[in-house]
Parts: sequence; structure tokens; C-alpha cells
Amino acid sequence: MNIGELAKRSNLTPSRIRFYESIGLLKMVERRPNGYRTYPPEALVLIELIATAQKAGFSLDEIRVLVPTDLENWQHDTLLETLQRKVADITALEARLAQSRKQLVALIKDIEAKPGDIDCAENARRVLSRMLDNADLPDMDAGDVKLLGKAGRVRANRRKSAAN
Amino acid sequence: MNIGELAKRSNLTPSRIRFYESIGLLKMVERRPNGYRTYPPEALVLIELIATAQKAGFSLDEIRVLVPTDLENWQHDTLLETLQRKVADITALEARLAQSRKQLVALIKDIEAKPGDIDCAENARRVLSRMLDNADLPDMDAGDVKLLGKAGRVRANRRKSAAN
DNA sequence: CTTGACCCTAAAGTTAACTTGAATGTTAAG
DNA sequence: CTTAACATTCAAGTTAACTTTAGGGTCAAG
Repeated sequence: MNIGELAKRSNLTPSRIRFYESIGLLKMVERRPNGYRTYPPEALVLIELIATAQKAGFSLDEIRVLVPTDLENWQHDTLLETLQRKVADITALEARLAQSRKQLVALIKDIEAKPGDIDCAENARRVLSRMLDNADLPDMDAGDVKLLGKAGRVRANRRKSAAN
Repeated sequence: MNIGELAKRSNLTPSRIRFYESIGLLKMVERRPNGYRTYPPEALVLIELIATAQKAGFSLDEIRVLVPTDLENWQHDTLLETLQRKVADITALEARLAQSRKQLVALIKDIEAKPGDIDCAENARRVLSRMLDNADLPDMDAGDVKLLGKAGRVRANRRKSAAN
């Protein structure tokens, strides 16, 4: 299988597949005499596994450790351990998210409660201090979350437009 | 208040505070004749709010839109709307995480069930296909999550070490 | 009046996970 | 035989959110 076909079947770009190979994540590839890469059918399974693992929150570095890329010898124990750690991680994250949501919902109620009547700045200050009061989310020492960006997109270079 | 003190009180680095100013996030700052920045006490509240919002998963771009940085005029409606969207985002993410965890737990059980007896490669293949079978996580069109990296740390330059 | 702690700016570096670009080779079709 | 669609490499660009570095000023203490 050529890279183009593998790309189509897996819904990854060729460049991405080459990239995975370049970082040692995808070693299941041979070269034809002309230099073209050629992949066995298992490669499809493997890169889909990689993509799936990414969706589940694994970094490529973690995936490299997890999946010895050749399907033949992966270490049972390391794998289990890592998976278990990851479940713990997810559980912790779920707790954090629940906290965040609780906080946000409280904040919304708080803001809605005041029909724009009273002084806006005063209201702001009140809301801010409320927000800070229960700003006791456990610090993310162990990693980080980013959710759903792309909201306040700024067109040009941020520094430049901000220097305005 | 000088930047150093603000930094200490907020537990952010001075460079980070300057950075926030440089991207137009923190406009609450004056200059003393010597060029030193000087902050009113409210600045502490504000940057703590920024940090809190980040912990809750807001990007700096989103925060810029949310918090007009002067405490005096923020738009009630935009704010509410954004907060609500964020709650929805978090809910969606929670669903995704629950899915991920369920999948991982199933996978762990699956692996544990086979005492390393049977062929390792066969086992691997079985586990992989199981993983791929329920690899139906909703695609993250709307954003992305990263959890808890720093596991499979590779020392030197990744490209370089992989080229080995 | 010097030393150390603090402040300034502008530019470049960092990390992850890719993408894009430039320059070039290969192959299948008409 | 040419052309389009594919393939290759290597280097550089992208984004977010900062940090680091280089090269200087400023200030309080002794």
C-alpha cells in the first residue's frame, strides 16, 4: 500500500504519516526500489490505533512507549500500568471539569440574578470576588487541559494588533 | 504596586504578567517616571481572574473577549452567552472523557483476562481490533483536549533520536 | 559610591504536533 | 512523449502561552 492510499483509508494526511514515521512512531514501512514507502495492511490498524489513542488523550510520546510499533512484542505489564495511570488521570480530570462547571453555573446564576439595574462596575466587582472565592480548583501540577478554543479569534499577529 | 510584588502575590512570574499586558489582556497598569510599571490593587484581582479562567479551560483569546480588562464596562450579554457556551463545552468534554475511560477500562479487563499464556502477537492483534471496534469517540471538531503529558519523556531532540 | 536586587525592552527560544514549501523524481494515461 | 497525479527529502512555518537571553537602567543599603 502506498502512502496516499493509507492516508485515504485512515483519514490522515500523508505528511502526518511521514511525521509519525520520522519520530519513530510508525516503523512498519518498507521502501520499494524507487524510494516509495510501502505499507502492510497492519499499518492501517496501527495508525488508527495511534489516532484513537490520541483521541483518548494520549500524547505521541506516551503512545510511543505504549505501542512498540511492531505488533509483535509489546510489554504486557508496562502497557497495563500505563493504561491504569491513564484511567486515574481521566478520573482526576473529570473531577476538575465537574468543579469548573459547577463554578461556571454558579457564576451564571449570579450574573443573571441582577437585572442590569444596579451599577455595572459594582456588579462586576461582586462577580469577580465570587469567582475568586471559590477559585480553589486543584492546581494542574500533573498536566494540562485545553478545551474548545477558537472562540475569540484575532486575525493578524496578536502582538502586533495588541500594540495598537 | 511593582511588578515583582504583584508577581509574588499572584504567584505568576513577572514575565508572564508582562506577556499578558503585551497581548492586551492586562491594561490596568501605569508607568512611573522611571519607566517602572505600577499596578493598582484591583490588578491582583484581575490577573487572578485570568488565571482562574485559564484553569477553567478558557484560552487567553477567549478571556480577552470575556473580560474587558478595566472592570468598568463588560458586556453582560456577551459574557453570559460565552459562559453558557463554555458550560456546554465542558459537558461535551465530560461525555467524551466518560467514553474514553469506559473504553480504557474495558481494554484493561480484556488484557488482564489473558494470562500471558497464549501467543503475544495474537493477543495484541485481538486487543487492537477490540480497541478499534469501539473507537467511535465523537470527533473533536470543536476543539481539543490534552491530558497529562510528560510520561514518555524523550531526552534529546525527538527527530534526532528517532533518526537513530 | 558601589553592590545587589529589582526593573526595562526587544528578540529569540520552547513544546507539541503537525503543515507548508521548494525542488525534484516516478508512474500511469492518452 | 507529455502531462497529471503521485512520490521523495529537507527545511522552515504555525499556534499557544510563555520563558529565556542579552544588554541595559534604577534604587536602597552600607
